[in-house]
Amino acid sequence: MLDAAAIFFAERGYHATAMRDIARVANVTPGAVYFHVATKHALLVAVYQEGVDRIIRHFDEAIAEEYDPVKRFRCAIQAHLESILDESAYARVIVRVLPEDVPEATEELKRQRERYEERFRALIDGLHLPQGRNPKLMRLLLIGALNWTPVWYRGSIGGLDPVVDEMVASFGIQPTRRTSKK
Amino acid sequence: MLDAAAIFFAERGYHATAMRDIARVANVTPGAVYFHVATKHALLVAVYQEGVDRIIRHFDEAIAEEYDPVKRFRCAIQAHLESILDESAYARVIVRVLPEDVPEATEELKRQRERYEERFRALIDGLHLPQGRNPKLMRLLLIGALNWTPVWYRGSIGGLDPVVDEMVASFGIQPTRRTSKK
DNA sequence: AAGAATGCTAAACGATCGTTTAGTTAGATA
DNA sequence: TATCTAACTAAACGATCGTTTAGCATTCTT
Repeated sequence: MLDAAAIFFAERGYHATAMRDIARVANVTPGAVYFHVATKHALLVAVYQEGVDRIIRHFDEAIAEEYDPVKRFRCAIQAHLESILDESAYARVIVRVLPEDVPEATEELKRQRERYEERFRALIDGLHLPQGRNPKLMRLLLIGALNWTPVWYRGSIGGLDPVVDEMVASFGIQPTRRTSKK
Repeated sequence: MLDAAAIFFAERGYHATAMRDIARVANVTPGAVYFHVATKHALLVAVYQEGVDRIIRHFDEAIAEEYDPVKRFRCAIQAHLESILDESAYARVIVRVLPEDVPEATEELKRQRERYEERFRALIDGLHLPQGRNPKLMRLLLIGALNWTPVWYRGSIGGLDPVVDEMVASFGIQPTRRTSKK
């Protein structure tokens, strides 16, 4: 039932999804849904939480075996893209449904989001940026570029690798080759 | 009346906006709205079109007097951010409401969007990227980073300039000379 | 075996949605 | 002045929304 909710929230967004839609796909009656959750936005929070849990798990596993900050950076980007483009709908809900979309749950959704984005903060603090770069802004721009991918990515360009490459080429530190310190 | 619609669509999104909301803010009756537009999604299309017109106008004016590709790049980024963060609600609708949100208008909305993003294609073709960079992917990532800013930008960090700087530092070509900014 | 708790169905609640309809007003036109 | 038209109001339409209620079946507890 959470699965059905995740799919609809991820695909159509919060307001375009009816409780009846979710119930129908889950093969139950609308009333049955309300036996498990109190309100629609509580259902969203449950899905959101599961989504953050999953994307965090995937993120942590991806960088667990890497100790070079630059490689960790790359792995994290790849893991994030896998989560929101390939994997289950849960992670995509986090990107699709903005906290402000649901006033009754805004604060809770922000808190959940923060739980994950905190990881990016630590990751970026790990790499030492060229001077003049602002780590906070860079993080926000990176997350933006990442989270916008569901808008255009259709899976047919040759997999995720080219996207990861371009992402690293833009935001990552220039590979040691060819860049002399100015 | 278009103004009221733009504000609501930009602020709450399409599905969370009721025709009655728009009518009330425009100081008319719901019926009056339907004297001017046939359906809700036709109203959105009208707002979208006006939004694209405005952001294109602002974009073109910003780069009109610049001939150096790198400076044009910077001006364009700044103009885009001004449009969706500072200026009227029309441009923000383009970023907030995705074509897929409104199945009845998806194709038309995509067409309008394309009308603007085409400008970015030309702009990026203007700069010659380091080899290994993919202009199409870079454009998509840049637009993502740009269009995600309304999610986090709250206007108090010190204006748009630091954001523009960071955006250029990530996506722009590295300036050949020593960084002599300010 | 008896009762309580669990997970559900069938049906409905009032509210709100996008939209329509019939009638009214104000200004331009003849 | 009489007529026409553009722009609106007041009121309602059916549909759908989130949610509630009453009751039925199954399982667990004692």
